[in-house]
Amino acid sequence: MKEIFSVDPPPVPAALAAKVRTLAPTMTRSMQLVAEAVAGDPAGCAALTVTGLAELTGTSEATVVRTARLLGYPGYRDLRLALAGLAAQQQSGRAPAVTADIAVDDPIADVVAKLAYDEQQTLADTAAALDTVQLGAVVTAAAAARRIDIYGVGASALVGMDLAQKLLRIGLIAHAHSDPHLAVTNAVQLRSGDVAIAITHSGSTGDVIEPLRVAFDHGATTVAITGRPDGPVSQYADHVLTTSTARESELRPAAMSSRTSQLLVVDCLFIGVAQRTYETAAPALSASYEALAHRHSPRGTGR
Amino acid sequence: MKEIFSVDPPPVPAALAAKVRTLAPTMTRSMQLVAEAVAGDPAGCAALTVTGLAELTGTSEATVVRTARLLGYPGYRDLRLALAGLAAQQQSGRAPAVTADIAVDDPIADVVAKLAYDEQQTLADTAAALDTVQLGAVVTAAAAARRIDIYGVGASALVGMDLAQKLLRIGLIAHAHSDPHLAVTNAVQLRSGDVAIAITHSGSTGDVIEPLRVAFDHGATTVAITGRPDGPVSQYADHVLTTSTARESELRPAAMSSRTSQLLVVDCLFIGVAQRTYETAAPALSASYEALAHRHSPRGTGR
DNA sequence: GCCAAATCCGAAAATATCTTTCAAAGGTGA
DNA sequence: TCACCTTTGAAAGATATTTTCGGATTTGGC
Repeated sequence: MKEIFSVDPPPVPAALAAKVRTLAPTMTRSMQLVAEAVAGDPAGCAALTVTGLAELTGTSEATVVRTARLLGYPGYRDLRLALAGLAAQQQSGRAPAVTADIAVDDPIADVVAKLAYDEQQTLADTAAALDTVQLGAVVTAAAAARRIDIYGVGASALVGMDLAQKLLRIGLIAHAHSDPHLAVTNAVQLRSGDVAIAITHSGSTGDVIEPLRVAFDHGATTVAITGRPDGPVSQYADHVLTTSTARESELRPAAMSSRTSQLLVVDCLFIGVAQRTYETAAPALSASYEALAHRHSPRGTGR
Repeated sequence: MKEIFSVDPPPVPAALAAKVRTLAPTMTRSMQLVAEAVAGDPAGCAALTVTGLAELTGTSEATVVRTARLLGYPGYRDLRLALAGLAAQQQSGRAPAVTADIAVDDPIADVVAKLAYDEQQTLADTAAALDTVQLGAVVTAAAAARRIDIYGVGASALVGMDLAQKLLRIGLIAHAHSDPHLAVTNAVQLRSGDVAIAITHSGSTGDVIEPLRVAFDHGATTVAITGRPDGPVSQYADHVLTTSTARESELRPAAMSSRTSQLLVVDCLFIGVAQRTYETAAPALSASYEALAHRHSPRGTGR
């Protein structure tokens, strides 16, 4: 009973590339070799048997099977099927070329195109990898919560604020904390039925883990939104929502794509909650629209 | 050496349904059963083993293999791979169809798909519509600015903060103001060579226009990031960067897609500035990475 | 209508592929 | 340096696929 760590139910083909990136850091050297081969040439690998892939990567059958397991499939056979699916998809999808990294001397138009493409990719990966069962559970908990506390520092703080802003608009009691001390102070107030959400890309940001731990200890329903579902933060999380990890470059810090991914998750969460609480959410939304109307110049529609 | 009659070289997955129809008349009764099952539910059949498919169709393994051969594959294994590919294709082919609005009773998985799709659309629209000449001018001004002030309230405030955070990290003096009074107070300090950026989706948010006007009057280079380039805010803007306006629905407030669009613009701006100031930006970036390292738990790779 | 020849079909053997086990190699901290 | 834990691959074990082969069914001729 040693190798049962991946319990994710849906090994969707599209999510594979994203999953490889997410899990790569936790893999052992030989497993990374296999994962790379698989992510790099899905079509080619789909044509190989376990033995073939083991030889290609210079590893053993056992390692190949282990990698398949880690990626969320019951065995190599299923990974192979997913690979075939992925290959067929990108065959028909034919990615629009601009996959290169952003360089220092790229003209501004290229920057725009590459950045937009990368973020689109990040969105697709995130959506494909998102565990909707977990998300559903979080939505249920949040919709019924007495109050919702959100922890995030740095770039993640903004995501937290965004979520808090939106939840407030539909009548829920939500607060985002970016000050670790205040976060802990507030976490102490939480109890069963409340929800605490920690947002951290690295999964190991102490300033965010600490308040989540306190909330967890006080019986609140805890949620981690992280790019490292195996990181320390998950220890204290009843539910883990995984954001995708895109390759980063010198000019494109990880914070950028992780933010995109986090925002999508947070938006989904928000919409889910809004659905559940539609009776109260809808009037609250229109009320806040009206309240803001007068802050815009009368000629709101422009010329 | 009895059953080699099919010599077609490429058993392309997409052509499978057609092939089944073409060959159906030449097939024997049991083979037709198998072929039908395969053509009718590729995804389902891809999940079955030879034995499983044989049972499902009430035939034998041998027949299944024979059918696979007839369809042009070396054996059942390969048919199965093709089936998985086909399933993935029609799966992804169906995805772009989720253009419908998000409804109150949409299952959570649909919400995720629709939202991700919409945001991808927004990104593509924004990138296509973005005026790179204007953007280039803004980049030039920002890279050389003595200081950069950013105005935004509500959801746009977060975008402003995001930009300020990032610019600070590469050594520029940037401040985001969401308090209108403080914003105006600070705008008074600006002078020629400084840059003021107003972010407003509606283009008519008084609280943001006012500080921009002050900055404009004091000779600063002013920029408007707005979804309404013809709105009042542009009056006081030397450069206007247009964000895209996606349709919104009751459950999906405009703030959501405008935020995505604004973030892309702001990211492009950031990268542009980072390119121009690469000499100082690169060391500043790595310095901030290192400074943060100790805030993460040492056991980064988790359990 | 009856028989023989050809064809079709599935059970089970043979083979290939995948999975598990186990012990050795390699690394890590005391 | 040693003991312990992790990682790894060889080989045994389990499944899945392919082939074989004889019985069942159909077809065509008389």
